[in-house]
Amino acid sequence: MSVGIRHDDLRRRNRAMVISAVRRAGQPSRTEIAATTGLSHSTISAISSDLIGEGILTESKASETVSLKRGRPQVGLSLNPEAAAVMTVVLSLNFLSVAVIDYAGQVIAEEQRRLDTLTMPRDELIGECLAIVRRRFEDPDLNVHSVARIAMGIQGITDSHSRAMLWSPITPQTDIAFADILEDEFGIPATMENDCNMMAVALRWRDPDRYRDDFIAILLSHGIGMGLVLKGELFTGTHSSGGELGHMIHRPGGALCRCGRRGCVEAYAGNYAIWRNAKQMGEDAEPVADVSDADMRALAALAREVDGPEREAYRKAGEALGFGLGNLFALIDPAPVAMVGVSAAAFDLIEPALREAIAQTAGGQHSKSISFDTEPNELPLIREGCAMRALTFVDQEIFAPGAQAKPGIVGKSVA
Amino acid sequence: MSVGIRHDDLRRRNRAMVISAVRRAGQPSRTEIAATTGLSHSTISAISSDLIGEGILTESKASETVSLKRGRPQVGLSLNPEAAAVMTVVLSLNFLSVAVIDYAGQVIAEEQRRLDTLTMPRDELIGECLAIVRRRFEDPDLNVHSVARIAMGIQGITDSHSRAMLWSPITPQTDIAFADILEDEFGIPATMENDCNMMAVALRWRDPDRYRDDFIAILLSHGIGMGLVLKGELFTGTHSSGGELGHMIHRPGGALCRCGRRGCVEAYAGNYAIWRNAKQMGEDAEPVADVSDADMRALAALAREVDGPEREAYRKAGEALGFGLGNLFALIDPAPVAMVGVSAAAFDLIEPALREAIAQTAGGQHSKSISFDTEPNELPLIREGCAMRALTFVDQEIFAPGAQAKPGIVGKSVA
DNA sequence: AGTATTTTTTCGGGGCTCGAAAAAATGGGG
DNA sequence: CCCCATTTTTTCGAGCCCCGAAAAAATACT
Repeated sequence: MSVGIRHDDLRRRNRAMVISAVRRAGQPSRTEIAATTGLSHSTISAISSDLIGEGILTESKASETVSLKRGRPQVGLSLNPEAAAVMTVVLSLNFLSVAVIDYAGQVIAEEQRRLDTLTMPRDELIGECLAIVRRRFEDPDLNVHSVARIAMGIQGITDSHSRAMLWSPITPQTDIAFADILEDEFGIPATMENDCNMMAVALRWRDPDRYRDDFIAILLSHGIGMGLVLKGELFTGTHSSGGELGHMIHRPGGALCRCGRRGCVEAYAGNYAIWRNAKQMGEDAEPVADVSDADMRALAALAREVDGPEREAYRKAGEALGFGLGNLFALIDPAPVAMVGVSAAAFDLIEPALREAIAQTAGGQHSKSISFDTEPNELPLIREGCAMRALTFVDQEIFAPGAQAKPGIVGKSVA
Repeated sequence: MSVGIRHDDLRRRNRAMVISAVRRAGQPSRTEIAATTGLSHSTISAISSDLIGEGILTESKASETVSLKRGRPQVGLSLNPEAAAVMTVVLSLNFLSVAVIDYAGQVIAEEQRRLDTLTMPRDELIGECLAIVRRRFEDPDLNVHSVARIAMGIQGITDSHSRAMLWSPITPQTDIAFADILEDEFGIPATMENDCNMMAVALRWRDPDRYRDDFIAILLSHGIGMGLVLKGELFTGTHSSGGELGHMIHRPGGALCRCGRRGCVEAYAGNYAIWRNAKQMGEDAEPVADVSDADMRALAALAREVDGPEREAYRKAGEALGFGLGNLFALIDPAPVAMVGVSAAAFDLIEPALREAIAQTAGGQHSKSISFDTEPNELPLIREGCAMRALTFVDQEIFAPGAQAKPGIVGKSVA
């Protein structure tokens, strides 16, 4: 209950809801929209008529498949792909990619590029990001004016308002306000999103049955990241993107973590930690800079074959993840988990110790019912998440604009 | 964006907001309400006229103090104490209390009672709760029909819908649907709330400057509990009340906890754990049933005097709490903390080790800026929280009723 | 071709909020 | 003591928005 509902907000919200219903359902008829939104047929008729007139929706002589029903056939409504476009920029270790996506969600252009993020100076890193975006704008096939939003995703910690990267493992640079930089350069609203949060957003669109209101996406890669959806909303910290599962302390004073602290979950379960344990280098050994995906796959294969230090390394990773998850479950209760990233492909080596550890925690009372799913490739998820994030912004802020909900003075009611 | 906004909802929401503004401000004029809610003067005039007509608000020839301004004097609006009443029931270890509170928030009747919760059979425990409530209803001074809501608070885990106690340290009984039991018996809507959540609600009303959108209330008592407010809303788990800071694992395989597991924060920081360490009983010693508050105060006094095992026990408690809080901060970022309960009075003994531990965690980057406040007495807070909870329900559901927001089919937008 | 069925649009009614103007209530000054 | 300036509150007409019912449209079935 932040602030009074003005009369104009009403139409704005209902417009946004119709758009959202279409984006979700794909090609719903007006009647279907009325059913899912709870609004009357007349209202849906009026709003969709407006939206079609504005070029946001199109009538798509739908359901050619279904002609077996009597009565006037339904007219499917769909998003007009040309209504707008958005751009996604994903920056990860030594890798930068950009994509242009139409309003209906189809990729219409993309470019990928290798670069040495770890050693690049600040200006060069920013420059590369701007350059790759600029090249898209110079593409004669692309209608520049149609790009309505840029969503950038990065491995690392961002601020809770999606404006800046605060810290990232892919570069020694800190506090780069990418969102502002992109906005200043191109004059288009932009956001800076955390990679794991975007994974969660994408999973929700991909499989809304499994990933609905409460679930967890965990990135098992060089580091350990997490995206959390609780009560249907993306969870962020009070200042940062939050959800740093990888840096919860598993063993006080324990193994040396990449972050400089000791005993973090990541110091047992990150690729570098699994590598370090498999090579029996000791817990104080400086984390290696990067272990290739191929090396990790070879390690996993070896661990499956022989019961040696490699298998033990995965066991320790599972234990650390299990206690970390168990501590998380103590706070939020158990929820479905998606394991993403190269080590998710080795989840068979991780799972036994993980479940054993969870069973020793408060969240483990129903440990057998906690379900895990795996997805080895994180980059497509991150891009999809950024795309949906940007498109949803266009849906809500551009195509359903209105008196902005000012920060409430009354404040939400907590009692 | 759960479901379409019907036209009738509009007035309902704005009514609720006016009531909320009055409850918050105490005696605001119509003009003030218009300012805080952002609604127009005409709308506020119409709504408050309705509310006065219905006996919910009263005009209170306000501000007799301020007659120095020119112009028509403001008329203060205040809650009509007789508009309704609510009842709070607080069940804690060996102690049961009930209070009747008028619509303006004043206590108009109360009763307290000692009882042996640990050994009582299920029916007797329920019976005592019903009996103490029934006696309030038989009070000839009380207008029975005015009681519109009962909020019961209990030490222990409740379900996320505030219907049942799932588990509690004060009784071996589990899964008692107190909310349903009270509703069935008295025909009045009831909820079953977690004690620490109610502490958080009360703190927010007591000191909204310090405890606004993000803060943590920690109960340091026989066990360790937590109430969490994030982004202005009470945080609960997906199934239970959640927030079990006390049962996050501090040291895998460590000290024996009351819950039967090993290494929980509580197994180092609960009263019984401090006692056990102070008496050098070993970490495997069975947790004692109850340590009196007087014993704990004596222990703290001794620890302040001599650098012996007592002081070390508090140090260990601080360390466990510090790592627990640090892990929490890794997820949500730092936030102001209120320490409540008998051991909050010994926070001077706990704080150094706590800060040292936090500094070793991801959340500890700004550990010096994390502020702690202490409040030794939890029971008044729990009762106040229950009262506000119940009153807010009356504000929103009874005095601003309307088409219930059905569970949305469309679902909230996460992207 | 006519009828049944289903979807979509149209139309009138009722509510709600808003802005502007009027009314109400008080202090200050001549 | 009266009148004006000032501030708060109410009144009133206009403009939107949503809803329900009925009409219109579009197709399958007979």
